[in-house]
Amino acid sequence: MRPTSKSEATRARILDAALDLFRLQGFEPTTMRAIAARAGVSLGSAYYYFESKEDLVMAYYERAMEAMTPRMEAALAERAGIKTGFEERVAAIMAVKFDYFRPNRAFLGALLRHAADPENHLSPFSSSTLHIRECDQAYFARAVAESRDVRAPEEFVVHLPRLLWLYQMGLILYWIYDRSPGQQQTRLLLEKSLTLITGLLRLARFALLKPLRSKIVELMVLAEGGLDHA
Amino acid sequence: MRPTSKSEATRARILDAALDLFRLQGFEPTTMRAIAARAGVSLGSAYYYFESKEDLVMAYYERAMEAMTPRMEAALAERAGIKTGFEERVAAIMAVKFDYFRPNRAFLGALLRHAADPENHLSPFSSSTLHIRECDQAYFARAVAESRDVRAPEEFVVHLPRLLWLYQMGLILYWIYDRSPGQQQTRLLLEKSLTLITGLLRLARFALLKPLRSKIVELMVLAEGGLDHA
DNA sequence: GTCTATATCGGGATAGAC
DNA sequence: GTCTATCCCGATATAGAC
Repeated sequence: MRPTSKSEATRARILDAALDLFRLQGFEPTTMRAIAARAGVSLGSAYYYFESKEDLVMAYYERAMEAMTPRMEAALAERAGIKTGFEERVAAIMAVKFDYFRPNRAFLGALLRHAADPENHLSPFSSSTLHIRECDQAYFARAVAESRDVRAPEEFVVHLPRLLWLYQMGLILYWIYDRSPGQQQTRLLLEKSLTLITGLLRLARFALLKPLRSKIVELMVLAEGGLDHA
Repeated sequence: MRPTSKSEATRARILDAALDLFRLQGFEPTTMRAIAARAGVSLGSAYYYFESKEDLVMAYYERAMEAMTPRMEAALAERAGIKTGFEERVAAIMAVKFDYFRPNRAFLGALLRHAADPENHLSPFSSSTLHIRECDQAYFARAVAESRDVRAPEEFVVHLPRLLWLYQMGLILYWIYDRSPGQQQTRLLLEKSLTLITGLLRLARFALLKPLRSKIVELMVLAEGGLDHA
């Protein structure tokens, strides 16, 4: 007997069936009955394993994070050298994300549609997704810490992972809306915006900009403080 | 007989009932049956006037825009003088918005939850809400055009209304999540960020920053182009 | 055109038997 | 853990009152 119990296998089968159907016909048109049928279980069983249809999405998020962890590690390890720049590291992180989510891009919109609902635990800002958020931010923290070509101002360093995470969320949102062939538009936007960000971080070190920097930090502290209780 | 026909009155009564219930118990728990009952009409009537429960939200958006138009006009007219600054004008626009939406802040999250779903016509980025978006952007365009204290670089001017609209969406999102008493945190964030934006716009005029400016404009053109087909 | 009453369906979610 | 039966509600449809 494998270490995965029969129950875990059933759970995985249901999730697989759900993702297949979401991919094939989208999130909303897919019924829990169809998911259960495809997984070869009863409707009740499906609900035994997943509290709700949205819970399947949450499970997908978690599975995605687990699946991406080794890829992220590999991507960063490959670029551990002193010669690799900040831009390349961040681009590598984003590439892992986009590659993983690409097959499900069409229904990712349905998954992220709760972004603006603070009550919903599926929101990327909710406390339920805190763990995922922290993981993601840790990758960006590494990208900042390990890059030698961009020395962000000391005061910025603590905030950069969160800011980059927010930037990433924006890019993903743009990507979901992007109907250009192969989402070429998003790729362009990623490249250009990353170059700009890198340039701004370099510029930010000039002593002349110290007062401006202080104001920005002040703003970031304020903004982050307000979301603590969310 | 008043100019508003009986039919319009019924429609308004149903929408009022819906908004009352949304305020009292939230969007999801409120049933169409309850809305119809509160409005004193049959379920069929409710569906006669509103295609779906979400259609009620759309109607609320439209009502909100109509109701805010005179307030926006007044707010800008009051500040038509040459002495009024850019910051004050933008702050006034935001104040009208926040004041209007305040009573429904608790369930605005539910209304905006489709923001990330490109297929959904309720999304603030969808073509169904294009008219509302354009109206909002026109106010920001006026704020930019009528203010003499901030002369944004020529190349920026076309993009500023859109950027400010996006900024506004971000602030509203923050406000929805803001659980500080009286949403004091959002007010602070608005003030500080507006001051920063104003400062940046002034700074942007320096000739030295011309290449940076070009890159930013390039990025804005790219980003806006990609959303045309959304 | 405006509205009621009522029946029906599809699908998310639950209860309880086994 | 799994299934069947059931409930609730959004949405549709229809027949008819006024």
